[in-house]
Amino acid sequence: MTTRPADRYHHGDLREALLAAGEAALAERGVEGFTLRECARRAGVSHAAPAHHFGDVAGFLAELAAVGFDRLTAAMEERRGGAGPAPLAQLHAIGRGYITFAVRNRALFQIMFRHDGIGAGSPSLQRAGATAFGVLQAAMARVIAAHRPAQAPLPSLALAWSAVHGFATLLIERQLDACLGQDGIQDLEADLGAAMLTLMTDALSGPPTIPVGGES
Amino acid sequence: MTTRPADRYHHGDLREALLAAGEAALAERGVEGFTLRECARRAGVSHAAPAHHFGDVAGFLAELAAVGFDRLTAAMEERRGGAGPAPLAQLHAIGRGYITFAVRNRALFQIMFRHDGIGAGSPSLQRAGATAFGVLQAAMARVIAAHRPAQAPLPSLALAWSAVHGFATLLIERQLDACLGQDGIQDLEADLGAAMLTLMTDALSGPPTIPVGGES
DNA sequence: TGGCCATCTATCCAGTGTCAAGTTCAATCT
DNA sequence: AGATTGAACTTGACACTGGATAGATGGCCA
Repeated sequence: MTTRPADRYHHGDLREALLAAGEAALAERGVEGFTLRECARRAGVSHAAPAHHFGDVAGFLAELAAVGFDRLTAAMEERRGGAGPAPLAQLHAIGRGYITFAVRNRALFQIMFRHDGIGAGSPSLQRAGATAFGVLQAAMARVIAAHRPAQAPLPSLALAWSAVHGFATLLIERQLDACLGQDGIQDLEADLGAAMLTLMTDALSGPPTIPVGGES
Repeated sequence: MTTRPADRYHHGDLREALLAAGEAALAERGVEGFTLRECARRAGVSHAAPAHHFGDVAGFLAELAAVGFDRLTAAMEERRGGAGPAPLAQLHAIGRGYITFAVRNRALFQIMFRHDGIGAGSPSLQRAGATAFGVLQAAMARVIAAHRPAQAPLPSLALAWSAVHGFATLLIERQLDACLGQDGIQDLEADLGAAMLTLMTDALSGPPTIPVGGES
């Protein structure tokens, strides 16, 4: 545990120690069991110390979420790097990285997307979030450039992101248990990847004109 | 507000009154601001009264989530009823109902899918959740029966559900604000619906090689 | 050396969930 | 009828939380 070095009055690097303690607490106790005071205990300081660095609990969670987004960015980039040069393959790899990150960092992933309860206006959080989003955006832009340069990227991006994020969320919240076979998420994830590729190519190949009876 | 009738010692229908108070509190204060004691205050009873009906706060939230799933089921069924006979159109309508419900009942929708923090093992919650899931499942089964009877339904279902749920979640957590134009979610939602239809047809018709045409 | 000021502690406060024990009340039993 | 049983609800307490404030500490620079 990252406790205070020796027993000096000043910790020296309390901010980082608190972030590490917070991440560990989050991983062990989950989001609901998260407590400012326990983070302080883990870091070996008084319970009022975190307020000096993060303001309140929402600010603390925002900073943790920013760390999470940085990790997510790194995870996605790493996957993309090992996926070869094809833009669609890279996008697929990024999606897998996204889902894997969510599964391995459940609680962290959860707070990253909790708009209330965390300080959503924090500059570092917004920067980290925008950077992570930029990875998706750039990958989608490359796919579009390779297949249909004139297409506006945002709807396709939102759709692809929705599918991946929804799958990760449902997986984490144990809603897909009924859909999963004995061999865990492997097969379903593979299906998702294949279908996502289908989705991408088709969404990019022109306006879908399938007749829908009824509304707009 | 549903306060105690007259000033009788026994409320008479405290359970329902607490559920109504809880739903109202959830809608006003949001998930983070939700408090057992405030629900009791709203219902005009003592702070320890809820425990008699729901055990603890997780049990209370589970019951509220069950109510939410019942509402979701009704909303989806209503949309489906007005969508005409075509299976794909019905599935699309159900997706729109899902998203609309999430937007209109933010906090309720959020607790419905919080696996920890709510009593996920509650029988009524599991029943209500399974019923709502059954609507999706049946709609997907009809689509599959109409297009490719031999296809296993679950992967397609998980994928479609992921896309819709992810879109609703990102929307609610204000993550799609950057993707949205001035006219709100209308256009993006329409795009999502159209792309989902493409996705469905393609995912059900084998390898992704259909050009867009007039097939229904 | 002396003062400044960020850092951290010590205390206090309002509020929360849960538990144990008491109070009220309706229905059932003899 | 009158006693009893048990569910519904209240009261009060406890341990805990996040937040605010005032004071202690000690590194750093003139």
